[in-house]
Amino acid sequence: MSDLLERLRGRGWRMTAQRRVVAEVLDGDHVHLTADEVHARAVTKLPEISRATVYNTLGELVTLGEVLEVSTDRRAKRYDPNAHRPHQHLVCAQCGAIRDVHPAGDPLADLPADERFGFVVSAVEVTYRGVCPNCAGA
Amino acid sequence: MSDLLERLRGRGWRMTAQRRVVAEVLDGDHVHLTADEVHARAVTKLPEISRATVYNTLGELVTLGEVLEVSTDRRAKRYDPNAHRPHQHLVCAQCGAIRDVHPAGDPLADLPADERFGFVVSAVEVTYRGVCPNCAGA
DNA sequence: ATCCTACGATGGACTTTGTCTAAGTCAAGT
DNA sequence: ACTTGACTTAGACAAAGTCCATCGTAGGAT
Repeated sequence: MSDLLERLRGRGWRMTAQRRVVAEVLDGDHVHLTADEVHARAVTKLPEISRATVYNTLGELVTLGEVLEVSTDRRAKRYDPNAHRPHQHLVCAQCGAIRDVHPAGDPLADLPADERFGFVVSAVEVTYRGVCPNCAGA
Repeated sequence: MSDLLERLRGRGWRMTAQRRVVAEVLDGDHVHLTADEVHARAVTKLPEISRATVYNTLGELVTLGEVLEVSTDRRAKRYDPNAHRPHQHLVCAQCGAIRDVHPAGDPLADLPADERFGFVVSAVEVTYRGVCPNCAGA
């Protein structure tokens, strides 16, 4: 993750304790935290960090393309640091667990020209829904 | 849409002026209104209808499978009366316009078994994003 | 090493979207 | 027409997020 910090500094990002902490919290695989969860974890490392700063920083990371915003449920947006390998999400309908998955094929190609209504289509989001092994066992 | 009202009455739905108005507002193709928009239109036909009733009625229609809930942006949920023909959505990134589309292929089949992590996968949501002809022209 | 200053952080008010509740109203069966 | 339980209402409440005026500080300039 220090590569991330290096890259950001290279782009003229001003480095602050708050931004460093937010970046640290987002480190790892299969991380899909809400803004409030990011804030809660950041507070343990830097007690005076404010919610507004967490929101601002997450927004900047999204703009810079370093973090993806995903909304798998209709509650809070979640932030996914796995922005450099295209992937989709698999969500448990019961507990809300999220896994990154990599389907075969290109879903963009599945939309025929006569179903595009003149739109320039540039992206597609796919969310698979089901029940995870934990919840199915219970 | 009066078929809808008939069907609901057949299922033991108590018919009220409020429910009738909500069902009327949702009539049509390519209708994707937010709850507040439904309320705003309902008020023009029945001034004393309350927001809570609109939310309740929309929720019931969703439970009954007569209306779909879609969240194409991260703001309000939208309600789609086109619940009987499976379809996906194409969204303009600029103006938010939404079209129903019918892609070829089955996106569920694109998720190989070894990417399912033991989940029982039962549904998939696909949202295409792009720029509509109106916004592209501007 | 110290100073400057523009960029970043803060917290609290505010907005949007949605849920809940207690009390009143009414559709539909008898 | 009466009764009853389902439906509706207004408003309080909650969660998620944005905005703004003010304060603080990172990092270049001296």
